[in-house]
Amino acid sequence: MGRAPCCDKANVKKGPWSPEEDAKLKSYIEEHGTGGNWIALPHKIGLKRCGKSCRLRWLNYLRPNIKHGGFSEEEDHIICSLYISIGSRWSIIAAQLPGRTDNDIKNYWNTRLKKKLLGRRTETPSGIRRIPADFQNVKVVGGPSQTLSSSAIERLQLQKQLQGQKNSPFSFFNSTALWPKFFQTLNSTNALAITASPLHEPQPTTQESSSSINLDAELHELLYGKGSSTSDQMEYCFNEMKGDHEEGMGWWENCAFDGSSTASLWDSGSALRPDALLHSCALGFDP
DNA sequence: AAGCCGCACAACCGCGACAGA
DNA sequence: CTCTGTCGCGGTTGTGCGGCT
Repeated sequence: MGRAPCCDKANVKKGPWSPEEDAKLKSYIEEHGTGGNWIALPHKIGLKRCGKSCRLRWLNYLRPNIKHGGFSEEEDHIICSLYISIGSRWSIIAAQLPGRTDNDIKNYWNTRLKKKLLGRRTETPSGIRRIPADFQNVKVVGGPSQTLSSSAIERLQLQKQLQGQKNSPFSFFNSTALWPKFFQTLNSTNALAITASPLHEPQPTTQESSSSINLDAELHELLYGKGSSTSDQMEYCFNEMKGDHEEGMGWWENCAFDGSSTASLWDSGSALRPDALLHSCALGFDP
């Protein structure tokens, strides 16, 4: 038995929204709010639409202060940096870009930004360490045979590529002198290893994600050499920031994010890693 | 002018998480 | 504890448009 549909598929309209439908939805929500129930909302206002469709339409197009297109260079950097750090968590990335929606960013990334950045690979200056060709067949020690996800490979490629570019906004990661003081209190070698571990996943909750930790550790070693695993330092770094470390928090609060974005980063703290935090911090850091 | 193709964007779908009964 | 309904997310598909042949 499959999942019950969220609405009567036969009686809902699909496809593009008409201006009349938009107007109906917009005026109702502006006046009454969503009422905390999207499924019931279309019935209330006489729209033959699925509640989920209404929610999407409101969030992506009708709510106030939505920006479309025209992504700035700075936004590109933010998207790219966060993508490297946390992958395709579009809602978290969107939370750092006021006025942008996860759908917009996802589309922008998939259709343009990815090509723009990864398309540069052929222009990568010589001497930059390339991703080994056999990454796709990396085996997990003591775990099931497993390959890297295409997203992980993509992130790895981006990370290595951008780290090597002179005057890249990401050259930040190669110079500990440019880091916030808080991070400089860590041993610089260890701290560098923290930033250089783009694929380290959050605490595992299942056997499967436990395997991905092993996989990432091995990958990390492959890229950065033996003994560079710094899970202890990562944990220290994360706990320090979490634990209201005076200097770290002080800096954090002064970074370029507004209050709500900062809160949203902390709210999702369990999903973010120290390296992700550092990447994110870098975005607001102006040396 | 017509057909084809690729791109960009809007919208849909299915699933996991979560809250409340 | 289980079930049910809803939300939110990320992946995928559909569609329109412009450029090219």
